[in-house]
Amino acid sequence: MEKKPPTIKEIAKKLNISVSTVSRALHDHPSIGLRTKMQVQKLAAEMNYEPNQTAIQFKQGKTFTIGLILPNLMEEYFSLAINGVEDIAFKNNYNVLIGQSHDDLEREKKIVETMRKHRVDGLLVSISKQTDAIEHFEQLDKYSIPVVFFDRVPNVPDIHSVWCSLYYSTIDAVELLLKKGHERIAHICGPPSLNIKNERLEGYIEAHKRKKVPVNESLIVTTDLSKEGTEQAVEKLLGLKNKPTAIVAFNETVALDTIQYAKKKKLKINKDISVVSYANWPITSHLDYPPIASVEQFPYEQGVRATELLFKLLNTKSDQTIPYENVVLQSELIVH
Amino acid sequence: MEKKPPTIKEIAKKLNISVSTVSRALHDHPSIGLRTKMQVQKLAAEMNYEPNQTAIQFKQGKTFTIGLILPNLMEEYFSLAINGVEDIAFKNNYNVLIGQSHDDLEREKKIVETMRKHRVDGLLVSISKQTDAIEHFEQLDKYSIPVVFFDRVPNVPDIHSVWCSLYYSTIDAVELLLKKGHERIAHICGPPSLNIKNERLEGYIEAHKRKKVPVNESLIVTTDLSKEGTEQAVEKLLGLKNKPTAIVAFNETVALDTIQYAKKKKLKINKDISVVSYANWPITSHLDYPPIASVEQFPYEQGVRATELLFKLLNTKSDQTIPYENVVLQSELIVH
DNA sequence: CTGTTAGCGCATTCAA
DNA sequence: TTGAATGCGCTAACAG
Repeated sequence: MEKKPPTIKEIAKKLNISVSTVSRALHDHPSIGLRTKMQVQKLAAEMNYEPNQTAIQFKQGKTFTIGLILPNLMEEYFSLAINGVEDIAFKNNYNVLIGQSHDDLEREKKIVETMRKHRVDGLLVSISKQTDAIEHFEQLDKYSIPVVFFDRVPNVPDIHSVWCSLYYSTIDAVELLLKKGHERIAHICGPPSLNIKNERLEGYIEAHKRKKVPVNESLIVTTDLSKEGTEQAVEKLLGLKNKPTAIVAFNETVALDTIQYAKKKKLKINKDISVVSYANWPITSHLDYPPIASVEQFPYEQGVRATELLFKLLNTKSDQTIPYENVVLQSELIVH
Repeated sequence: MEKKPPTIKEIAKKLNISVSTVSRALHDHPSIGLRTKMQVQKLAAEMNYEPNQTAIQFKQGKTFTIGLILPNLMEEYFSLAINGVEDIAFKNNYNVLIGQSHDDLEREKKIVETMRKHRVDGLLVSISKQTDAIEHFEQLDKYSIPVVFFDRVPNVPDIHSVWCSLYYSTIDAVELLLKKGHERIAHICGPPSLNIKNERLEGYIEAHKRKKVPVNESLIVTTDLSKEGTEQAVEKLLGLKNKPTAIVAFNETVALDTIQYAKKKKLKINKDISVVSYANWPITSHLDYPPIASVEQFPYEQGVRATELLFKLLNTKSDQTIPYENVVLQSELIVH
């Protein structure tokens, strides 16, 4: 009924040769007679032989599995990144173990533990909102498990990372708005933990500088990313004597919440107020008043680059030191 | 530099006892002296001993990993289902290997192969649009890998499955529309491959029957789920002499495409035409004209139930036969 | 209560 | 070119 899968031992017995010969034949080892090799491979195929991965993993001390830790899968951004990761992993005959931190630090730590225990060969991480220290990742060094951070990268030295710079396209975005005649452009920042490198704000300021438009501090507000937080931020902006006519929102969710709230306050979107956002969700095409432009961050590409970097680390002899590598992609402004 | 993790052997040596005693002590085996047990556990803790999973997997012939094959991660529906799966798997100290078929049959087959080779203990599957035969899954029986289908379940006997019935809530939906005074209610069906059990249509018809409203065949159209396909379907409806005043759309995407197209054709949503859809995306709250009601299918719950069923199968001795189990949840109509 | 031993499937070193 | 022997870390059957 439930027949056990064939092993090299059985092949060896049927052919009256030794297991090592079978093993070598199966691996195209140079020092094997063509005849025997053919014989072995033929029989192996007939018997539907398949190497027992668990045995190999055990023997080699490797699992051919990489861990991928993400805040969540719900954000389209991360779903796309996964595809990039999977594609590269697949090419290298690796599996991907996925864990969601749900932006919870404790959960993130737990996932790291689980993955370590399961002996993943390497780790790709986009950190949670709460993650302000990375000891739980540094610890992996002791186990020789390389870590590559991507997208949401911790602000510490001596790590491998891949991320997408928002600086230039934020400049593009603000310049676009200025060119369209907007004189008071607001910016809704995210929470400090995700803003260590506040490229959005830097770009926002730089664009003003370039166009010689003074930056009005009261037009810069903050949200914790919750709907309420965003509404309060927008509230603040709309309460100003000189209301802004455009808003650069931290991300797509904030942009949508902003638009929704502005509408509730009887503002005409794209007339009284325009919105620019980050990321670039397909769903926006179904909105009556989508953001007028979005900053594309190329999640798939980031996933690919991060995974490639990880494999580079995996394929490096452990006695070599590898310089920390930090790949920075450039985002792009998409005008809708 | 890179110290190898400690093993039970080392613990044994340090304590001058045998490895089996250590093994048993670590497992709280009843026949171990309290003294030795304490000693062992203390030292193990000090040495940061951690069992080598790969060794255990090898020895036990189990990987403590289940495979989860989905059409994609982009649909919120599946992301939520994953959470249910993960939660249960986590509780059982299992890992989850995720694969996306991208609704491509060949890719689905490939994923099944990869997962089998990696010796997953069991498989959870929501089949691709293209999947019209399930030999590649039945084949797993030979390897004693149980399979539980969920949500998108193939229409064949002798499988384990968990899905959510849409029949009654479709009746609710149509009755709601009828009660609101709609006399011509259209239904946009999905492609035949996903419609083997066409519960939506059955519910649609039953509701008409109950309310003694004749079913008008020309109000029943079909889309292949592409935007174009949906537009053609809507086109057909809008070209009728007696246009419908309400549409029951196959799913959320179809609903959104329908709404978009209707707007383009200058129809006032919720006035000239109302839309009901399946699934229940959070994003709809950002739409100016969301569907007036949606059928909730409880993806998280489905994930949980499917995984629980799988563990039931995994925990059954292989010499027992288990009757095929088919869990049917009931969807619910959410009126917005 | 504890120790001895065998073996899971494979790659690999050493010997022939 | 091939075979014999070893060991990866752990569990469990068997023996004391």
